[in-house]
Amino acid sequence: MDRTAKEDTGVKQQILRRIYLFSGIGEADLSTLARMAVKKTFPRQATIFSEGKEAQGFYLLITGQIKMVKSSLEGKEYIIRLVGPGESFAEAAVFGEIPYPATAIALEDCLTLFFPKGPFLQHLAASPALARNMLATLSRLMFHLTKQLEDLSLKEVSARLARYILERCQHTHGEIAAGLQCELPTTKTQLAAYLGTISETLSRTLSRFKSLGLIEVDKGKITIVDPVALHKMAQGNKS
Amino acid sequence: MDRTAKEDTGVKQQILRRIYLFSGIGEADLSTLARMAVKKTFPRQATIFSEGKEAQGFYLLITGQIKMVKSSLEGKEYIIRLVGPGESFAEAAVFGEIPYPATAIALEDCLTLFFPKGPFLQHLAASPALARNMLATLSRLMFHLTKQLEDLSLKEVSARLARYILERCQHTHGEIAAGLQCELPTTKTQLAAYLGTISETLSRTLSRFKSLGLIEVDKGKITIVDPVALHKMAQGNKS
DNA sequence: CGGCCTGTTGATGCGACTCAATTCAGGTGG
DNA sequence: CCACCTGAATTGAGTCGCATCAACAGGCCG
Repeated sequence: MDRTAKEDTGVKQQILRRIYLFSGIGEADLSTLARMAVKKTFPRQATIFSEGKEAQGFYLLITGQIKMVKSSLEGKEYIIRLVGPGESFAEAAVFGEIPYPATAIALEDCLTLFFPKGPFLQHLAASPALARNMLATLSRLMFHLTKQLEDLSLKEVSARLARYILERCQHTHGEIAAGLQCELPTTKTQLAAYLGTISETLSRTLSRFKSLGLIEVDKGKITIVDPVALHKMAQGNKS
Repeated sequence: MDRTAKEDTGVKQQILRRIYLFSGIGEADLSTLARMAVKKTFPRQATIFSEGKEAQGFYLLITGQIKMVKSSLEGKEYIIRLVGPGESFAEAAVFGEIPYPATAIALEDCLTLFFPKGPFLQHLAASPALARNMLATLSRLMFHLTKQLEDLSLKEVSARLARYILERCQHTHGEIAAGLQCELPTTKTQLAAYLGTISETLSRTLSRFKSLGLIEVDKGKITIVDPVALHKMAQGNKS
């Protein structure tokens, strides 16, 4: 019993070592963090936490994919963020004395590590490097949020989609060029919610891009045909 | 010369003591911060920094008001955030190795304290309390950004305006009730940009609210008449 | 007084959401 | 192995919110 717990902590420490958030953190600190981390699994479709609820701690996604959503009364939803393995989520709720700002839902079966608020904050005070990493993480999230605000307020759907495709390509291949292929996350309905629109509009926009010779669509994959025109499309604004 | 510099630092330290970001910070640390802070003034309409430029540090607004904006090619702009006295801005750019995410423009003559990136980061590593405050500040900003995203993606203009009025009232009087009055920031054109719309639409929406008996409008001031209906309006979504 | 900026009001057009019908793919059970 | 069911994707027609364009009124200042 005691021995398996110790082994378990060791495994968790191994995992933490590879996470960006904990880069540059000493082994002793990692060990402390590994001990406080609680393994939590969630099946597909499960709600991990709900908007407005008091924050108990934050999560680190190990495997699977989750979405953070805001939803309206009639069930329409906007996906604030898609979270992949190695990323943390709900960090902000831990520091600001604020409730969870959105609802987290598992898109696939997920394995997470949960860091309880109290112990984590206590440890944070003793680890400037961790605080620094956390600040960097939050800053980059904020940067992304402001980009989304810009998109929603100033750009139309076609520009948002074009930018998304380019970003996805950049993220996957490290460059943007004709012929490169990238795949869409989960379903198109999800992507539509992420782009702040609905599946019908996304479908129409994709087929318009196709007929304009910007992209090729095959199943869940998109091949870039005309990167230059796509880039110009991404700049376009509501004018 | 040396003496005036010392007095100057003392004055700055006095100021810092009252700022939320530095609450709970010891006098020695405050003194260090006061010494590194550079007084910078900006006339009305001045650009403090521009989106995309490399971040040199962040600012603390002492007097005046500034707006952080994203603008499109044709000159239409969206105000991400209005900053008042006592608030810091551009903090995130300092931690994330990212450029300034938006452009900062003075709406009035402004006095600011500028904290250069290097010295501030160095000091941050030695002050867990400061790091903690900074995390709390960023978290609350993020919370606000996600609310804005929700508004833009799921709500229509009338709901956004209703929520804004209620928030303003809450912020000014600490409660929401019929008869309470709150004032609008700068011009209505600015407010429109903050709500993600344009002045014409804002004007129409305000007069509709008035004819519905929700509010009274007088010059730059708004008086709440029907808080319940206003609250219901704020929930409304695009359906 | 004449310019300028802000705000208001009307007419028009466009983008995108809604609703509805249909097709398609995947998984299940008989 | 095929019929069936469910959820996703597509396509068309209609509607609506809101941006655009344009004209005009009021306040402020040189």
